[in-house]
Amino acid sequence: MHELSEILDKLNESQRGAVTHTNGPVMIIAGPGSGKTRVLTFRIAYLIKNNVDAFRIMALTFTNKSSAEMRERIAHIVGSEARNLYMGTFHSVFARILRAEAHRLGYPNNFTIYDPDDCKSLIKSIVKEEGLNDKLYKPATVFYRISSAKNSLIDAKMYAQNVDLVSDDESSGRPKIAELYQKYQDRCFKSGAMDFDDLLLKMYELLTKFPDVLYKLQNRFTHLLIDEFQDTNMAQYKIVKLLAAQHENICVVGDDAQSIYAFRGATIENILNFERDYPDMKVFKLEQNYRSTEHIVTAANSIIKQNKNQLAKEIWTDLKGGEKIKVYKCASDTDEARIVADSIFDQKMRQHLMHSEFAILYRTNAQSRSFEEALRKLNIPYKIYGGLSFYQRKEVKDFISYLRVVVNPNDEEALKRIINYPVRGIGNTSIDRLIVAANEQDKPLWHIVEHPELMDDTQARAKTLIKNFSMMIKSFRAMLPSKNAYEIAEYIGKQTGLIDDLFKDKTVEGISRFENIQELLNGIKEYTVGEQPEYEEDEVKPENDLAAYLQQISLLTDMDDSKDENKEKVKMMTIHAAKGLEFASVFVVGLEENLFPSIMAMNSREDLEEERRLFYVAVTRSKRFLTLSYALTRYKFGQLNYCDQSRFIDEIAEENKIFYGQKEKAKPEQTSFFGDDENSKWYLSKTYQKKSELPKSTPTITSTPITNEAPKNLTKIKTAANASASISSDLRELQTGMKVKHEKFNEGKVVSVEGANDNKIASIYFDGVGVKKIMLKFAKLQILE
DNA sequence: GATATGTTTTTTTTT
DNA sequence: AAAACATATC
Repeated sequence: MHELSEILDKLNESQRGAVTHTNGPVMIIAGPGSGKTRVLTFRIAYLIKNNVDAFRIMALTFTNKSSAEMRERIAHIVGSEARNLYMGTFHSVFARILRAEAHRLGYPNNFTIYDPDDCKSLIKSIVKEEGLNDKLYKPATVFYRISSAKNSLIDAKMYAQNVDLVSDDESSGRPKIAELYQKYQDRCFKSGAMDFDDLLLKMYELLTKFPDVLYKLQNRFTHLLIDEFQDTNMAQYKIVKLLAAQHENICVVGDDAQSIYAFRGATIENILNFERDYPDMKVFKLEQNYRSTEHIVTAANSIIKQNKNQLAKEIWTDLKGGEKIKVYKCASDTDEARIVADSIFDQKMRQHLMHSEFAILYRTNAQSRSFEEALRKLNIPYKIYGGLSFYQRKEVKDFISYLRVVVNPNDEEALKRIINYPVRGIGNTSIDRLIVAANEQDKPLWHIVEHPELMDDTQARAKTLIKNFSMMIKSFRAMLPSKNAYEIAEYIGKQTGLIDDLFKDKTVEGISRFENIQELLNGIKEYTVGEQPEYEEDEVKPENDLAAYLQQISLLTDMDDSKDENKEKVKMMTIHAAKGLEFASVFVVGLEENLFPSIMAMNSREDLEEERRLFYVAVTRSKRFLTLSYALTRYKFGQLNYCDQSRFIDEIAEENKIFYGQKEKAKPEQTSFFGDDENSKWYLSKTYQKKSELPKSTPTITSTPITNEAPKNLTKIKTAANASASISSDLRELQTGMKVKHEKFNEGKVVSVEGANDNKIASIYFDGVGVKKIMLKFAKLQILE
């Protein structure tokens, strides 16, 4: 345990002020790498050490991961008291409060949380039931409208009365959205379900409709802290303001330059609102960057300077010198991936970095695929974050749906998923009839499933099957009072035959599905034996830990994965997901006009500035090495597109960057494909690549930086020569695990063999040398055993 | 009602 | 290029 004075000595002046000024409203403007997390953790520890009860501190963060991390660091200073902190994401903290108070709003205490897939599926069925054009009323579009409204605290009734919103919908040809919103909300209510946005909207409703609840919470939480304040939306701000009204010990931490969630309703206006609402607030600016070297910090400043809308702030660093930013021009998306993978391989060796110190950051999730392939070819371990989380995989979600129905049988979306999974003869026709009956009688779907006799014109056979299904669910529900989450889940898996079915499937995907369910069950088991959250006397404890488990996992994202097996891997994620993280070496890829900045953001200055802030966030993730790359051609929807270099590259000063490849902007359309100018070689190299699966390894990329000289490119290596060479007959049989002798590296063991025919490449481990990639057609290799 | 086959759409970012 | 979706066939 550390002493406070010792801690405070390690802080700079503004950091210290931000930690110790604990009375009244405080705004901390924290540039990237300025020790923000440190300040937040120390501030909370400082409060606890000054006799503030941890139960009375609410700290709201953006991700579960950052709150878990902070809690751990606080525990390191103050000990076990830290576990009593009310700390987590807005959504998880509010879900916990709502669970205790849900009955006041007419929701069950064990309400379900619908994920966006559930929401869209529900919208889809409502659109269908209403007989509306599903090309016009796309689930994603309708959902977005509803979600945006909720984030501005506009409920269905207010929406219908809001002239602006309704006329927007009319002019886009979707006049029925207000109606759909109401129907959607009713259906969620009947299902005992809230979506993510409801966790905010209903929380606000709770506080404004029930003064006693507000009073209780206001008095309880004497200190509030909000992280990533620039990414909060209006609903979040209003709730926080209500909660803080009694004591006004509210501390917000943020950086307007890193605001990247406006598309989700976040608004920098909250920073202005805060200044207006708390005129006596104290501001601390953290501008010293402890993370990145000089070139990176200088580049970041010159990027953000291009934005008109920003608070004046300049970050600076003591870490002088360092490497310049590398910019790679690549022939195609696959080339880009290969060059990045090669660079990682090379940089890891030269700079003695670990795989975990590398990150590949991109604008869209779809870009991950090519990097995945390239890294796999070089045997570089990687982990992709984002995309769909473990709990969203089909087989996992199907299984979880059983658990959801057991806890809350009114959960319509979960019920629809499992009613005929595994196949039990309740087909689409029956399901549609069930839904119609439920709507006609204004009852939850489950009510009809329980009493299929309430349906007319349905075959007796179907009714029997439905009855059997409901009996089975009831038998599972009967276990709730006496069995724990794991026992119930295991029993369901066996009883439904789900586990047997998956076990029998011996295809590659089938095995992975089986493993996923095993992993899910392990996770549930871990949860039941693990540390349970503490409950205050006035909180409602869940009837069964299964309900608490479901609520927890429904708010987990792929970012929250903390498995040890992922500790030693190259990380790949969108820039949005990288917020708050740092890496020794960062690759920002796909820097092309219409991709980054996104084509969707080209319409307004505001959107473009948000893209630029995103670029600022990307650049400032890097501690020492920053590499930018772009491709001249890229496949989109399976179609080849020509791309231009992103304007963002030009916003970094020449003295901070080094180009690899041609410096001038390329205009591919003007260059003959078969011409012999330098440009065409990029395409040629790509053509060769495709035709014969030519070598992936590029020798020592870092060797010759190209500045203004005649461009030499990195991929025009070994083309013609390669075509003719062939592998000696005994080497064709080379297998993983064989021992070989190399004329230079001596004895080694084959780690893997890749490629086909004459283009095989072996990764071989040589003692004292490490793993080398060797092309068999050129290598003088001798097989020993 | 379940399965095989052809057609259309998708990509911005996420708690 | 892949997934979701719609239609035809058993």
